[in-house]
Amino acid sequence: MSKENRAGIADVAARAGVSITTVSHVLSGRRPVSDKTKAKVLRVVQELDYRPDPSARGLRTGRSEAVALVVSDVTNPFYPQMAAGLQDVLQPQGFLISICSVRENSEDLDAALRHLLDRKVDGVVLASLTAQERHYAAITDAGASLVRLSGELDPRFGDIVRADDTGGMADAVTHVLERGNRRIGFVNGDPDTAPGRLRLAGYERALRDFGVEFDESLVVSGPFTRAGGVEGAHALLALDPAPEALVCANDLIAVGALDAVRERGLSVPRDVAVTGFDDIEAASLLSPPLTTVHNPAREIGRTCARLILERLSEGPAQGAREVVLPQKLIVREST
Amino acid sequence: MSKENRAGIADVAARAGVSITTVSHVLSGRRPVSDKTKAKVLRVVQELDYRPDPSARGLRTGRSEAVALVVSDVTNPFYPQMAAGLQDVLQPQGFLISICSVRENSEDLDAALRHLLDRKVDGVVLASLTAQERHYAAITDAGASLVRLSGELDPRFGDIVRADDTGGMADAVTHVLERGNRRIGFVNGDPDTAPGRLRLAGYERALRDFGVEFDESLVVSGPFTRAGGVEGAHALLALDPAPEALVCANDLIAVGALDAVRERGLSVPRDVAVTGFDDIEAASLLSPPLTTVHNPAREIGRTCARLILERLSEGPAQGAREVVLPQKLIVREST
DNA sequence: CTGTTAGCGCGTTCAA
DNA sequence: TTGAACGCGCTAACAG
Repeated sequence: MSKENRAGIADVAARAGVSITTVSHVLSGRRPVSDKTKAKVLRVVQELDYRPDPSARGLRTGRSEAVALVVSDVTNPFYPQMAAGLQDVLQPQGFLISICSVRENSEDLDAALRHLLDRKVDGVVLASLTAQERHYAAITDAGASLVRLSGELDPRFGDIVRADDTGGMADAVTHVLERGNRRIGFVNGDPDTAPGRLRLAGYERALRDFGVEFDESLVVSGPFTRAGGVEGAHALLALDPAPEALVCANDLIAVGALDAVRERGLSVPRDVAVTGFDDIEAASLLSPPLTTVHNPAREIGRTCARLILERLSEGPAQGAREVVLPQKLIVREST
Repeated sequence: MSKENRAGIADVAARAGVSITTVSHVLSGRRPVSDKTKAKVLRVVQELDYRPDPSARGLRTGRSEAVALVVSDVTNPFYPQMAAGLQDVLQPQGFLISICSVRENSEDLDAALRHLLDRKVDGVVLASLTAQERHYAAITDAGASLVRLSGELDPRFGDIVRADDTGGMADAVTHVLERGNRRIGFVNGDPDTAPGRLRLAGYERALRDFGVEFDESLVVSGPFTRAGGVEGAHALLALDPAPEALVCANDLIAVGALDAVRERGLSVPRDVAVTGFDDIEAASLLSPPLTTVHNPAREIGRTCARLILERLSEGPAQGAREVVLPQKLIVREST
């Protein structure tokens, strides 16, 4: 039984010959302490391996040095990547990161937020798609910093961090144009979703900037799935003349496009170039490895963390900020 | 400013006309309370939307209703899957799950565990490969439950949960045998690692059980990578007669094997069958979709959670348990 | 079956 | 520049 009771602030004070108050202030720096006693206290803190009890501190301060990441599905590889970014920044500062996966319905989210806010998390990164205003309000009302990954900017409801879907897609299309292709098909996902809309906009913008005229018949839509990609690609490849490249709205669609190209006995990239979007793990494992646009999930996580830290130190007085991070084109062998 | 102060236990007591103690015991059930007062208290709890403050409770009890998952790389898709399993079981019980990613060096792990134990986590699921005995001891000494994913069972150091690598590989080999193949190559990863050893054992066992004699020349080793798979597969396919199937020690190796088969102008599965192990996301996206063995990560997570809950309620008196979960063969189109 | 009381370990007034 | 003393909100002896 190694039951050696952990040292408390009182032990430190006694051993250093000062009051509890002084120890507290040495550690928090919230009031001047003479260099001499400060040194002595710090030495004793070392000797006793003293660390303040987070529960006791939380009880007094209402803070917890913890940040929560609320997602709709931990299993989506985007989120762990974000979590890694949060850790990069927050772990060294002594913050704890809790990941909270919530089914996409608002009662679950209500419950999860209650739990988290009861525990006095200092910040919440909200990646749940079904979040409502009342959820935002619950978080900020509880005094926690909020960062969202989508939605409208509102000074009451924290900051927003997101990636530049339009710009990323424009880069992909530009790349394909620079490879000499002009007749470029676009296999979109659901055009009523934000990614569908923004990525299509990127496609159009790149064509315009390159002086290539937009041809409506080269754009097809479907679900963001492999099957959607197969169908969309077949439709475009049946055109006469067939497109020289298929730009896909996500990697799953691109996988399907690859299937379709193969089914027609054509070769990638010789006969037709294919690009994806997202850079899922599989992208580099396909044959040929897929040229795609990498969603900077980790960098998004880091940015969220920094915004939270800023709010924590500057107080809640400032307005809302929106940070848009560039997507990065990854050129592999499918173009 | 919706600053309405949260209701405390005292408010509940006052409104219900009982003592604070009684409220506490109604909620904890740790001593009998008359049905009448119990009902009244519960009603007031509802009305005031009272929830005990976790910090205050933690300060008193030394517990936190939180469990930590310590991993070496959040980004490895196995861990989020495990985390989801933990959530499945722990979230409904009101537990918070913290994921903690630690670089594979022991000082980082020391620091992370200190933080977690300071916060009085009730349990730790330790998936870090470099954990030492002193880390196990730190956890159990702090009174937290420990579950590990590998290593030797030791009554002092909590329970172990893992998947049956040997059985899973035996299933894969048996499946290939049942398809009529007899000359089966095995592309292993590093045979000095636990997976390398256990999976090779599964290969040998399946052959033996099927009455096929083991042929050493059909086994090659290399790294657990795509490149390793390319090289190993080429070596085996150069044999005369060539193997009818390539069983690979993980999916990355299988991707490489697929490359090699293609490079030789052969077709999968017509000329040669290929299997993987792990069932990474990419497995189903390859062409052909890969037959592989699914690591029951989520079920592992659930099991860890259950073991922790059991220890929490039964006290630390019991001995250590080891739970081995079956791997599941996923038959796709590469066989 | 119920209430009174004493801390848990810290941060923070207030006083010196 | 320093201390003494109070209380954050709760649980667990210890009475009754």
